[in-house]
Amino acid sequence: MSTENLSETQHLFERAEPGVRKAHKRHILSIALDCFDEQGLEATTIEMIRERAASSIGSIYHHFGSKEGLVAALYFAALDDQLALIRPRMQGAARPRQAVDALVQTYLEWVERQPKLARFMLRARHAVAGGPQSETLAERNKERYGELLQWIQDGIRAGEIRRLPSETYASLLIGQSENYCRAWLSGRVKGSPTTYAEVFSEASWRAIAA
Amino acid sequence: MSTENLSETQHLFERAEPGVRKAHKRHILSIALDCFDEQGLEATTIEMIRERAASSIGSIYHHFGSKEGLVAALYFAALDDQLALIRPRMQGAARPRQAVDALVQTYLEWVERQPKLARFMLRARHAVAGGPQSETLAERNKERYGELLQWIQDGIRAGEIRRLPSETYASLLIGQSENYCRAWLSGRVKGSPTTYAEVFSEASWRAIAA
DNA sequence: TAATGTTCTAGAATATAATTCTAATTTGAG
DNA sequence: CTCAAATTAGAATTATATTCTAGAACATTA
Repeated sequence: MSTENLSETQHLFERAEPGVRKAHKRHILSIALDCFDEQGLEATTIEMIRERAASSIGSIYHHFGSKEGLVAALYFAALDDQLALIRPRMQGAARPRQAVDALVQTYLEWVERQPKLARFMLRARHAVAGGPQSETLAERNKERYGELLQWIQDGIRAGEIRRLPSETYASLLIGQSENYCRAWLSGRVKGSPTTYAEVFSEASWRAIAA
Repeated sequence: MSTENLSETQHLFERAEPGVRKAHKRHILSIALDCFDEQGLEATTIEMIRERAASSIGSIYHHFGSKEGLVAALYFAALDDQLALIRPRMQGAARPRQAVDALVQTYLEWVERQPKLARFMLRARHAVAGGPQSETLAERNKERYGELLQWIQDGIRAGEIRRLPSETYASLLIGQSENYCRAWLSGRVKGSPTTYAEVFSEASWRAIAA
């Protein structure tokens, strides 16, 4: 295998452990992302990935176990990338309203920065949720929304947020933005997500405001 | 093939042209829906569908052309079923606010009535949008939202709805509900969609209210 | 540094599933 | 009833995921 000729998106996975060999694993992930983005999950074959990554079937299966495993690994890498951007901004908020703005705006920003990862996450969600990694996914989502629920508690106590069924808050806050991003990523609408950051964060706030 | 022993969900596709032979086509769709719901799209094989439907490979390929074609046919049947419930209720509305309520409430109601179809639609969307039927899908979606945009125009003129980028309205109105239904259909939250109809229609209205 | 076990790479062989193809059967029009 | 078109059948083919075995690279320890 050659270490020259790395994919453009290779840098996305740098957070993983370092080392020459790990680099190859990351390279495969990166090439897989390109293939999935261009062809879709179904239409991308292991053989395609092997060829573009100048790797081998054996390597791919050694690292990921199966095509489904490769998809799951990429999904969690994407989730990490997203949370790495969002989490610090939410922690920097001073009031519930700012936390909501940070959540929405940073989410939109991430989608715009990483359209391939974002598109992949929306496409792969069901596969991962249905597969053997579903439990890991559930944990991750819980940790993802844990902090958000803290802010909501604070907001309710302060009389700024209305008391609603707790399982509805996540949808009320992110559903609109996610829906729009899905449309943008598939070309159905033209305006880039951050263009409408105001619109969406205002809508999210109104949805839960007292 | 036997015409006894029809699937429970067969009735869903009765709206298609009548006739003994068409019945078999509908029967295949119905069985396919059950398989997709139980196993997921990927894991369901044509052989499984053939067996449960007591049909043959030849018939399935004759009617649908490919697995992807079968998925697309089922998707459009599901879309029809959904619109058949939603459209009349929106037409019955007197004011923009009522139209929004009708849209949200009827959508939630449909999801609860047809969980298999709803789950399938959410899972299959990307496959259909990426496949050869993507154009048909785009047309359908346009007709789906056309009426909605009429109501919004009225609302803006009447000073009840604020003027926003037109491509954001659909997401602002249905994104939250869809996101919640997705979570409910995959078991991540417990409260049935209609339980929260008030919450979601209120949120949709607030999102666009002047 | 050499010995040795472990991880990784390779690609041929296998298994599984989608799709094609040809022939028989059923149906409906006239 | 006859014939053409539509439908049903399932065997053969093709495409793709996965397994398996062997060898190469690497790391650890004496």
